[in-house]
Amino acid sequence: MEWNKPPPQQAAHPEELNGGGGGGGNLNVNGGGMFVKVMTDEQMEVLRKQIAVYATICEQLVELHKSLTSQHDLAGARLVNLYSDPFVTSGGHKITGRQRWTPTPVQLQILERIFDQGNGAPSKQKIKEITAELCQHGQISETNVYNWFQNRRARSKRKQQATQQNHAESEVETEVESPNEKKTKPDDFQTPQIASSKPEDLCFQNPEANSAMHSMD
Amino acid sequence: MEWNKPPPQQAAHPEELNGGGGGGGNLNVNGGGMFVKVMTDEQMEVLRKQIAVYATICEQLVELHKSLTSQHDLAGARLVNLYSDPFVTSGGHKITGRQRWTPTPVQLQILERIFDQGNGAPSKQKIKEITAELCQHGQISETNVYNWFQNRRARSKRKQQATQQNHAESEVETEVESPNEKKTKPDDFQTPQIASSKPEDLCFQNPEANSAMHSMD
DNA sequence: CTTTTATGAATGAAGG
DNA sequence: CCTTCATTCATAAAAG
Repeated sequence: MEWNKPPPQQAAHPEELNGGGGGGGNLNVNGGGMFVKVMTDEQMEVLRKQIAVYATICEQLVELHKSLTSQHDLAGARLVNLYSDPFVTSGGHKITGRQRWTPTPVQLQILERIFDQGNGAPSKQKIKEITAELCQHGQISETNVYNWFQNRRARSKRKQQATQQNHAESEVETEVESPNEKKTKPDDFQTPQIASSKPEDLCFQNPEANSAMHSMD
Repeated sequence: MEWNKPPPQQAAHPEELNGGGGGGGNLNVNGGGMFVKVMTDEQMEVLRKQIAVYATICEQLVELHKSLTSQHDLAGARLVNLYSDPFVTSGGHKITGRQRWTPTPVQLQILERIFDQGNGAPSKQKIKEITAELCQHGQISETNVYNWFQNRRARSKRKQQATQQNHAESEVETEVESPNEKKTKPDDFQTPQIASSKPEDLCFQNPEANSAMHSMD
């Protein structure tokens, strides 16, 4: 989840904006003097996830149903009716849209340059500075910068590893982990397939549905 | 559906943003030239309906399933397979064992609930209990639980910091000292069934959500 | 428009 | 507790 919320960084009139950026549904006044409710990114995210709960449950139930009724397509038809809600079906493929920061060419150039200067692992303070500079070329947050370097480092590294595939074969390439593993790794996971064995694993927050699930046990 | 996309300020053409379904969202520009997301009453109503749709679908599917499984006992097994196999369900890539634990939706939900109950820093004993409970819903170890709380706490904190970072860069570095105001709850548009009381009371995110929505087209 | 790729972001785990 | 890393997820952009 995003601990990164593009904050109103260059607000010319902060007092008019989402108060404090602290999140929370607010009543704001826009330019026209009209009152509107404002939804913060956090709220959006929470909502998205809550909806995702239902989406997940629905998908699993639908899949289950498909497998159960592969002979007769009755269930399919019934499901279609259920999904006739205009909001769901009217061209909206995505319930929620998450937007992500996309660096402008200028920003990217600057970032690349800094990255090439070698100083890996920019400190907090360094990130602040960089962010401040990049901010002049488009909206950006410190988190964006942090992530960028994080990804850049990781992918640079990975690419390098992939490059040296020449002589790696002869080395001790044991697929399994060394027997005397030091790290207290969680007790070795069993086969991925194993797991819970009860239908009520379907997670419902809806009391009614929940009881329904239980009776399915 | 997509409400107003936030600030793709590098190429934002507001007229292309409001693509979404039933909504009548606004992309407002205030005096400072900043974009804010707003939600109208109409949108809220639509959202409420959408969530309600899921609740209904789930209930009906559950009922459907119930009646079907009363005749076919093997259905229960299938449900388990469908649901509890996070490895297969996420995109259908390699079935080869994964190294890192991935909480199932149920587990996550439980964890979140416990986390929200406030008692930070679960004791060793507490972790044991939690692990025991979560074990009923999928493979897990105490280390996993411990790490989860560790990460959850740290990231919650960081997120809060990022959120309240609403000062322009021209300001002197004043250490954050504002009252730790809890994020306020969005106006209660959430359906009672799945409502959570706080934004950070997040449910779970599931990669299947998208495909679920897709398959329902 | 559909598929593929590139990459921003999320997160479990390790280290200090 | 904090930061860092590795891996994975999701999506904007590019390719077909």
